[in-house]
Amino acid sequence: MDELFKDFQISCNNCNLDTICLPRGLSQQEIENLNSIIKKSSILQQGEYIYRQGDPFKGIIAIKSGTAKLVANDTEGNEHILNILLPGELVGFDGLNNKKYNCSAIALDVMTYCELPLPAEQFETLCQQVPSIARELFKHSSESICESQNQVVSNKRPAEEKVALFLINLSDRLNKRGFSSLSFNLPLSRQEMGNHLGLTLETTSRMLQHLQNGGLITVQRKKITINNLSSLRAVCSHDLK
Amino acid sequence: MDELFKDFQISCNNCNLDTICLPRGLSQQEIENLNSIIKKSSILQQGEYIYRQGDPFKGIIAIKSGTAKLVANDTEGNEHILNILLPGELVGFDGLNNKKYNCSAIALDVMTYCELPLPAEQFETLCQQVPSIARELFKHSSESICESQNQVVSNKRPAEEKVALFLINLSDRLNKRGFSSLSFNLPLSRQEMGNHLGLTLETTSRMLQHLQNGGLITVQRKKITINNLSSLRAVCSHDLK
DNA sequence: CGGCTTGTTGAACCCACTCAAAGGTTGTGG
DNA sequence: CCACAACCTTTGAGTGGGTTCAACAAGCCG
Repeated sequence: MDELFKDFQISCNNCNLDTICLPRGLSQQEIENLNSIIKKSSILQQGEYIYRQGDPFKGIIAIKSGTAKLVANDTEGNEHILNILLPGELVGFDGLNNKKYNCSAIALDVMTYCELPLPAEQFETLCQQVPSIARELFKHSSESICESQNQVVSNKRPAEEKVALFLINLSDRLNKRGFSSLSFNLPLSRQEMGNHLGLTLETTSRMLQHLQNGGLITVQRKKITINNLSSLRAVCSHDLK
Repeated sequence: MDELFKDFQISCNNCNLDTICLPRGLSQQEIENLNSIIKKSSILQQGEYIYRQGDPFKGIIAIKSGTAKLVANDTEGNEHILNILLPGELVGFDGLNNKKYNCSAIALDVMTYCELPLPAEQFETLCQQVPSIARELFKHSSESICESQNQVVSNKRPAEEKVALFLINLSDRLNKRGFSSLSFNLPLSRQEMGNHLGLTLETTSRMLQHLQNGGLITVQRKKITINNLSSLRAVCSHDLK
């Protein structure tokens, strides 16, 4: 299978994700320098790991195609799906702290990714060769932080709103990355979705059903169609008290 | 009041937080360069803002003494306490994304802080003058990410464990920063603590009471004494299912 | 088809919330 | 210094949203 992709060496220059992924905000010269550092397009099958919780930090990962999930295992061995990852998104910032990844990244379907190696001692070199990269990486890291913050806030809402917010967030992110934002396939099972939202799979199913009954969305197994995005947003605008 | 502190210009060199705050991991020369960039020790009274959600990003903040809370306001105006901030901890990474802060930082008592200005155009300059700073800032940013991730995981546990985990986390962080880790004052009211943990103030009060009845902690209003840290940790080690 | 996985639906239960009231603590003015 | 008010905390009783347990339907793949 790998042979198929061996010659498929898309560089950062001509990658279609250049405005949202790593090359974002870099000069042409910087992109070429970046290009020589990046490890390009590895391919994974569903269920395979990009990296595992506890693995020594190797670098920042850029999702190129397909989707992945970010999973943390707690001390009892329970899995917690922290987020799902879409093309153009970066992960691995959690690994810079203790030089090992704080959670695992697992392919949800056939997917490809690129890798920006960042060994501690090469940090300064990278900043010299690609001066803007530090700033851009910080922006991406900052995005991750904002995402988690919003997630913590969403966590306190009732089940229906959690589900609605999840769909809205997914829709927005797909939109930003040039995908269809009103009709898409959930990359997660009800079980996984419930896990991510802090609900049981039954509740998740019921809430999707309920949103469908209200005419806001159409659910066909994993395929979601948003019929009325503004009304869906309105679902999440009820005072908690 | 400010006059009292005007001459009290402690530099990063002789700050007692040098091993955990910004100067961590920097060379002597770098610390001196850093020192010339940093705005030192502003003082705030309880309730005053370090920065407000939506304010244009001005820089990374280092808590020097006292405590603060990180607060996000959702679209309905509800407050959500994302975290509390202890001396030596850095905040503001959430502001690098959209050049404005994603949440507010508010003093919980009389406190002081330093500021590392980081205008976009000066990023490269800073990286030149203090080559290790990018790496160290990323580590701190990474710490924030890991913290939020752990918080999301804790959020799914029952009320008693949430409270126990909060106390343990606080104890660990106090310990790492050289404070007493087994006896400390909660900087938050029950109301605020409940808000932070996604519980009501009544439940928070009850859970503290319950942990006290089990002999694990002693509660005297805001003063917490941990009588048995390992048993307290054990409270959080029950299978969810 | 038959076995298996995934998703839906129903009914009973329980943890945390809500509402309410009492007890403590702190601050202020007489 | 005491009295009173304002606020915070504790405690109790009832309610409800989401879970649990269980059965059934729908895809999927041999």
